[in-house]
Amino acid sequence: MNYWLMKSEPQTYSISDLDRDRTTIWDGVRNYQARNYLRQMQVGDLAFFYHSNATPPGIVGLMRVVTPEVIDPTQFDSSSPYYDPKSDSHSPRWYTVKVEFVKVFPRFISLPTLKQKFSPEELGVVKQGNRLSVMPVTEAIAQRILALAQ
DNA sequence: GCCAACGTTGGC
DNA sequence: GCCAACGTTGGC
Repeated sequence: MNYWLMKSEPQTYSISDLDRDRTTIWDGVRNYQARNYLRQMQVGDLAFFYHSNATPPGIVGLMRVVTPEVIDPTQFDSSSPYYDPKSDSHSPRWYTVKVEFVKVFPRFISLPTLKQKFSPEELGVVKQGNRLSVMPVTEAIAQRILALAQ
C-alpha cells in the first residue's frame, strides 16, 4: 500500500464535493510526471487531498484508490477544457484513477504548518515553485501527517 | 492581481 | 537538439 498527495483547487473540485459524490474519476491531469505517478497507483492506496489556490492552501482529508488505470475520458471530449486532440483512442495519452472519499481530517494542515514540520526533501508539496499535482509520500511521512491531522 | 517557477511548443 | 517564447500553476 502506497501513500500519495493529490492537489485540487477547491473552487474546481473540493473535498466536500468528493464527500457528496463518494467516488470520482480524478480527471484533467495533463502533466507527464503526474500521469506517471497516477499509473503507479494500486487499489487500496491512500491519497492526501490537498486544496491548492485556497486561503490558506493545505491538506484537508484522505481518499482511497478504488480503480487504477482509468483512461481519462475528458481527453476525447472536445467540449472539455481537458480535451487533447493529439491523444489517440487506440493508445490514450492520459490515464488516471477512480478514488473514494475516506475522511475530512479533524485538523486541517495548512501549507505554513507543513513547511514548519517537513523539509522539501521529505514532502515535495512544500518546495517553492512546486507545480506537480500528484506526488508520492513515504510511509514515514504519511504517518507524521496522519498524526498532525488528528 | 502579481509574478516566480517551470513545463511545453515550435522555429531554427 | 537547443532554447526563446509562451502558457499555466499556485503562493502570496
